[in-house]
Amino acid sequence: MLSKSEENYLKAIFHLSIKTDKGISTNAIAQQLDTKASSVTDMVKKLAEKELVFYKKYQGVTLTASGEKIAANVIRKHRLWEVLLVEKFNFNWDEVHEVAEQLEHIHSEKLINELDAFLGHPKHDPHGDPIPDKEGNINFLEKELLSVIRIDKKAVCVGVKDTSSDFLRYLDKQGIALGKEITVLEKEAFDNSMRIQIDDNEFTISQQISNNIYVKQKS
Amino acid sequence: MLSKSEENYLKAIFHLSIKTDKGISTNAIAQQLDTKASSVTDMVKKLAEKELVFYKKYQGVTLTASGEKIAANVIRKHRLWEVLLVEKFNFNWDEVHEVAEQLEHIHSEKLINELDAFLGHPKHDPHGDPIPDKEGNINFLEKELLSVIRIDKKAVCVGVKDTSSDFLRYLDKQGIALGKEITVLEKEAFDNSMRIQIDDNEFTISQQISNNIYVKQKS
DNA sequence: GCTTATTTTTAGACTAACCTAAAAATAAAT
DNA sequence: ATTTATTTTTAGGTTAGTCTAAAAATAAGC
Repeated sequence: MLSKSEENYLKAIFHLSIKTDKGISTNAIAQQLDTKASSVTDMVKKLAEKELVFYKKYQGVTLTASGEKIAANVIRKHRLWEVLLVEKFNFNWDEVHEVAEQLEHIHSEKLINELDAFLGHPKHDPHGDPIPDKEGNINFLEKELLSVIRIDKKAVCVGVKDTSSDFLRYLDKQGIALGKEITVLEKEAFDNSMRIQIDDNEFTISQQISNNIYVKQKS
Repeated sequence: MLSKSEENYLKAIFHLSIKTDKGISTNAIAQQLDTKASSVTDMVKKLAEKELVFYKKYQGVTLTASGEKIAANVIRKHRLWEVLLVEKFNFNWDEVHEVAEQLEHIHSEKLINELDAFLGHPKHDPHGDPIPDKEGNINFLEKELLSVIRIDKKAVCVGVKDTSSDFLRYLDKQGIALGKEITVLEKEAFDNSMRIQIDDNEFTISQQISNNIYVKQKS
């Protein structure tokens, strides 16, 4: 059974691997986990011994099949717990992360299967991110940033890029949430701000905002 | 914030303190936690530094007020999680312990308050043991062993002494569960076995069994 | 009350996971 | 292509929690 620390390393490598096919650098992992590069080197060697990552000195690391499966499973647990916290335990979507970071390391297959069933086999967590299945398969859905949507088009909010408390609370205040339909009314070429409509409210958001909201355009 | 290990020591001392007013011996703690006496001495010194236990060399330890509160809170979390596992997640009462041992160390006050509310503020865990309140107060209810109940008296099952899987599975098989009414029909002086009735079934149990079932006699 | 047995503590060592500082390898720049 | 900057690794050290083995204190036996 892997330690909390080992699981966190695999998870970090998994997340960093989504955006690239190259090996993940020691520094990138260190930054992700808020630790030092030398610590990463140590741990990566240990994970390589256990055949959870491929590692050649100075060349970065990639996950093996079994490493990837374990990482996906940790993420599965994290996201299922997030759903429980938000849907049953009255957590706001900016409060869940810290607790889910702890809960994701609970070891019990029965527990996670029952949790999944209890929640009705959800497909996405409260931030719109896909929940991997038992085998570790994960559905990266096609999504776009709100900032690229054209005027007069409608789109549904499916996720967020920034997950900071400040940002999530801003969204709550504005009535922006997963599943909400957003209509793009106007775009200002000067600063790339846009005027949008949600429910019956119209208001303006900066590019900072529209660059951090994922949507799926309505066909 | 205390480590998992520190919390486990406090919990062990709490449990051992229930049966006695004297200081808890190093060996007793070592046995409870399946570790060595020398490890206990080290940890007890650390807990004494933090003023969570009173400790004088060779004299055993007792919990301070704050140590007791923390211990009760860990037990509160353990038992609330057990209720969730049994009532919502289809765990049998012999399957919960291992997972609850992990869950009891999750740190989040909001989480445990919400869990408590979600479960309807239960007073007892699935084994009939009382759940401490937020302040760490715990209700030791007056209960007796089934073995001391007189012939023709009725009693309600309120807990178990032995919590081994073997025993709990035996109880399930016989239809003995919390809240069930048990009538004592006969007692055999030779081996102290007793004939009892539950629902409409009559059967005989050995003293081994009746010595491990807690009941509250019906007035 | 003295000897023996048991319990508890000390001393020293181990592992996992981290750290700092220096050395080595790779990448960038002129 | 050689120098400079950056990244990565090594070497050695720290802390928490554990261990074994020996020493010290307490308890038990007669």
